[in-house]
Amino acid sequence: MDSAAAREQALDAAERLFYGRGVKSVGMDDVRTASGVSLKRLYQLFPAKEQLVVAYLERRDARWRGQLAAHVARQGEPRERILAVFDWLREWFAEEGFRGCAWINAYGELGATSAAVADRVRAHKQAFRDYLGTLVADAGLPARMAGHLFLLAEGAMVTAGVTGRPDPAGEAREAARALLAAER
Amino acid sequence: MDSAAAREQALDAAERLFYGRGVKSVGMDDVRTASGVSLKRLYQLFPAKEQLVVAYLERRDARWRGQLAAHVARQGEPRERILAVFDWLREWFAEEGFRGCAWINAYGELGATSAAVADRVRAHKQAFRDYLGTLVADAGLPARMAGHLFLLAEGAMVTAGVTGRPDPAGEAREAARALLAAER
DNA sequence: AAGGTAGGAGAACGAACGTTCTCAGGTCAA
DNA sequence: TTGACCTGAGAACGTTCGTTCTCCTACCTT
Repeated sequence: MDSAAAREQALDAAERLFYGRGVKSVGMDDVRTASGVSLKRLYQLFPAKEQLVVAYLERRDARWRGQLAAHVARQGEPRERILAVFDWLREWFAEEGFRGCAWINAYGELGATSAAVADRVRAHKQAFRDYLGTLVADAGLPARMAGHLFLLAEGAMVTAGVTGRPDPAGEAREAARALLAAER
Repeated sequence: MDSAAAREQALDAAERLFYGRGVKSVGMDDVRTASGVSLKRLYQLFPAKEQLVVAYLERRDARWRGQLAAHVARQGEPRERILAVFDWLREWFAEEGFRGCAWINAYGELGATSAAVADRVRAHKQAFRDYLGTLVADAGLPARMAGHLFLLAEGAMVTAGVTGRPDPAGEAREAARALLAAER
């Protein structure tokens, strides 16, 4: 197995474990066992656990935003594209094993002690917010709408995570629709 | 020092430390040192760390909701009372040492491993949501508004916590006002 | 074939931490 | 006074975990 494959396998296992149980509850040994990548290799690829955590957040960020954008792109109307964000959230919330937003959870766990993790969380949230900004601009809506939609989405993620139910996505969609309607 | 005083002192220190650095980064020994309550006494009052965490969340919940309700009660108009929730959030976000919502953070840290903590978080969020429900009902607004306002507030808490800025309270207030206006 | 290098398995190390124990002193009842 | 009990200070214990080290095997080069 070459380095690139080992890296992917390690990240696959790390993501599954970190997301499912929280970062601090997962030891490097758990990652070794789940991935089949030896400790030696693990520490070659990621010289410290923190770097594995950062890599996990970065890879997940790219995939998360890619999937969201792909889903949204299937809608033609600018306002429909905005509402599609919330439809995608509902699909995500309903996934088997959904346990809330990985970045919000990581921030609660490590934000106070790891600057690198806190930075990754902020970067992810900023990127999501900027993305909403482009959707809002494409719809010819005032820029402030992006912030409002962002807060609804974040609230839905937190609430779905804590309650374990996907309903908040529908509520957020409803609220978003009301906000859009008010701008017409 | 009697038991009740020791309990308060322990909880004061625990709250300061847990909230400021996260629960897992704080040892029982740190609580002992910061509170001046001996380990023996600490374990008499709270037979395990988890119970100290639960007690911290419960006491903070009572105070948090009490302060919010007191602030809101100063407003006479039902719709003003709803907006006052977001004004209070802004004050909270701007406080020295604000580090996000204690319950969201605790959930990210312990939700996956401690059922007792997860329960306290759900109870707190449910109580807050119910409270918004009473404000919405008093204003003669449709019940679904409570869910929308709740999501805005949760989104603001998360975002203020991650960014360290109080602005999300203002954005959420703006969005709430737009939602209220749409119902007139 | 010989020797060198990389990798895997897992033991080992050192620190942190939750929890319990020891010991010395103080208090109060009889 | 005596003795039972409580308390505080902090040592001690057992576990977990991040990280490093040891040892052995397999493969590549010459």
